[in-house]
Amino acid sequence: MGDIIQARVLKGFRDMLPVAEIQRASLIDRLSATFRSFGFVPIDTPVLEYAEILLGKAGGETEKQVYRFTDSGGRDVAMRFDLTVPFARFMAEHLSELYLPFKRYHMAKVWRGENTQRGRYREFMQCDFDIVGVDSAAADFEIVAVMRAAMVALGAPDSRVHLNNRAVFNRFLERLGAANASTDILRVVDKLHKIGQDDTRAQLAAIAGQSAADELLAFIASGDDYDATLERVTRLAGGPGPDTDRLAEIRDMAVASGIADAVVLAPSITRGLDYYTGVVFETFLDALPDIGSVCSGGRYNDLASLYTHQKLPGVGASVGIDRLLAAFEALGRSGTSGVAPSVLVFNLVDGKNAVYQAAAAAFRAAGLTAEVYPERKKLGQQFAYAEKKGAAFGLIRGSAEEERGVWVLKDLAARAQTEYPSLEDAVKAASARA
RNA sequence: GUGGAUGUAGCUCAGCGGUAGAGUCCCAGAAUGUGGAUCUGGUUGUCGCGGGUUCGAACCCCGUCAUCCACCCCA
Repeated sequence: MGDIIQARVLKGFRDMLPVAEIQRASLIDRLSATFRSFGFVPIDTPVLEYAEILLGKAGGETEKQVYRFTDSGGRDVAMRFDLTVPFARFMAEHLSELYLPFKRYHMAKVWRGENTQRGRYREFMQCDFDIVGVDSAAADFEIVAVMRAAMVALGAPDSRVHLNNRAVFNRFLERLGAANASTDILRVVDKLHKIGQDDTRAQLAAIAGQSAADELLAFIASGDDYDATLERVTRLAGGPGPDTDRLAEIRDMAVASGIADAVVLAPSITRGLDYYTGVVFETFLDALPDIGSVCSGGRYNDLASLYTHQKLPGVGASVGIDRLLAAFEALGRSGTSGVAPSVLVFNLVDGKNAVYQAAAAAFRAAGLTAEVYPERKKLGQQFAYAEKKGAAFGLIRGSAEEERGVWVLKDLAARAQTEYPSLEDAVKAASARA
């Protein structure tokens, strides 16, 4: 025997075992249904792109994290690190074949070579949805509404969408005379919930001075309801404007749609990504805020300016289902698969495989999932298999049953079995209880 | 990328210089065509990996890989 290669996967990369993959697939299905219910349509793009396409406007951080190499044809290529940049290229390339406003969703893996942590991987899936070609409160709100619907559909109704408008913040910074330090300030402000009031004040004072720090803290304070917060930031920003009007409009639509309780106006949410220009959102789980935002996004002035002269304003967000799954696991909400086979047909007598396959087919024809144990084995072992697969029923038809002309259907969870005079009756009984 | 903690049986962990352990799980049998319980017996293992020190290393030292935590950034 020669040496074997050690089986292993790269840091930050993971195999998905059936239990985990079934759950992830289920989340993807539910997300897809949610997106479509709002009229979003799916697209896909290549994993690999020219590096200049993906890195065109990337800052230092992105450049350090991207997987980049020269392919065998000498091309400088990179793996996508998000779905937004490929989407921009996609829009520029296909604009003439599409229509505006264009609402798409895109669920696919992306890669970032950064350090790992719980819920942070080097290969993970993003589920993006955007509306491009329009700059309106209705579009902004629709993204919030989809975010909320998605969280409910994914089994995380105990979460809140935190909303802010960068334009209000920028106006406020102008008034403070601190606009030139906005990047540094935004970075500190964004960490408020993490480092606390005192550290935030100290760091802001170091950047903008003590009095500005106090005003900033007053601006980003949380805890008030939406209207009170909006009133406060409007005053501190120097009065009403299109930006605060937009936040009020979004509020009206949220109230009318019955999701206002799940939408919080949070002036400390700013988002590090510098391409956001208007509303920004993050979503936190009430039970596990520390894992970070599980659905984030915002409005950008121009999606594809790198690739086309056509101006494409847009708004969108991204669900991090890998992070959400990590959160569910940490919270012990690992959820049922929901797709276990309904019926396992036991394999008890040699030469009866045709009977067993016909029985499984009959269950499937009735809309149930069914499988035949693939070899004759001790009953106990077949039960153990049925249990591992989470089957609801076992169908037992051995020589004893054949002699007596009965079909035994066993409810595996209840450990109770019933005899039926025909296969049709057994199928009917299983269908009724499935 | 920087700093810290942790890697021992499938799982949860003990052992911290002198022949690898517990619980659980798993396998076989008691038991006959029924997986929950009981009893009996049994397998658990490159002690993450590679070097070094030592008569002797799971244990001490160095490196490396992975996980977790913080920073950074973000889903």
